Amino acid sequence: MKIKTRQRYEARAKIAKALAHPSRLMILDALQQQELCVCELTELVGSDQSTVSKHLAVLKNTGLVEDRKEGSMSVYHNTCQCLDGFFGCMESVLKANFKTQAKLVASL
Amino acid sequence: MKIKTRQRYEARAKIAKALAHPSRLMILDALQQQELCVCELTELVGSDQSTVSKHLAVLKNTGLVEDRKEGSMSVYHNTCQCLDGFFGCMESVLKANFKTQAKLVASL
DNA sequence: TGGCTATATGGCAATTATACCATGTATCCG
DNA sequence: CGGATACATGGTATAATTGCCATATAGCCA
Repeated sequence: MKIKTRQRYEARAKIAKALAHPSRLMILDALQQQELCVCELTELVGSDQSTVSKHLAVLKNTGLVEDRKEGSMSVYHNTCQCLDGFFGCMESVLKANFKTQAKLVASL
Repeated sequence: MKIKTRQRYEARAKIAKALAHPSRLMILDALQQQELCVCELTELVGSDQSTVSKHLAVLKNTGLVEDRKEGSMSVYHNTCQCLDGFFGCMESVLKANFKTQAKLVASL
């Protein structure tokens, strides 16, 4: 049971790890709106095409996105609708941190 | 504006990075129920005390937990209530992945 | 004070992540 | 066919993460 629990946390951590890069978050955010091909995502992110391709491989391997061949292009889309919850929580943490900072500044 | 956006994604990634370790997820999960001191968390996680202390420092630095001195102990608690959303989303991704696997297996 | 318990931190070795270049593969078009 | 476009992958250098040991710091208590 203890082992099962640990494996569960490792599985979750793998997902969190996939989210733990600004470029990948940017990609997921963009794919929330519409599906996009690699070249569009490459332009969006502003890194080398091979770099973006590897980021996409990470997301795909984690099950966060899927791809579809359309001619010579690969079109990616998000698999889950729950990312808004992720982002919302992140924002609330950031907001809370900001308030904490503000209090510190105000107390000077 | 583009810069601001990038910084926003970097800030989010920092949070995701803090979540991207099984031990830290375990800690956060435990702290959802009740506040706990370092020695309790150390026993829970099963790593060296210094290791757990560093994990807690990461979580604290990210604003995900806060600590309180109680005698010679440090008692930690979560700062945000939204982690359930995180975990729920993770679980739904895992479940979706499992279904995908099941389909693959069934098609053999 | 001296020793014990509870945490935090510095240091270091090993693992992992990241980015870009070069190159491979596949599709499309003339 | 041959060239161009769109992606993916191997190689590799650099940076970041992780874990434990040793050690520092601080509160507690006799």
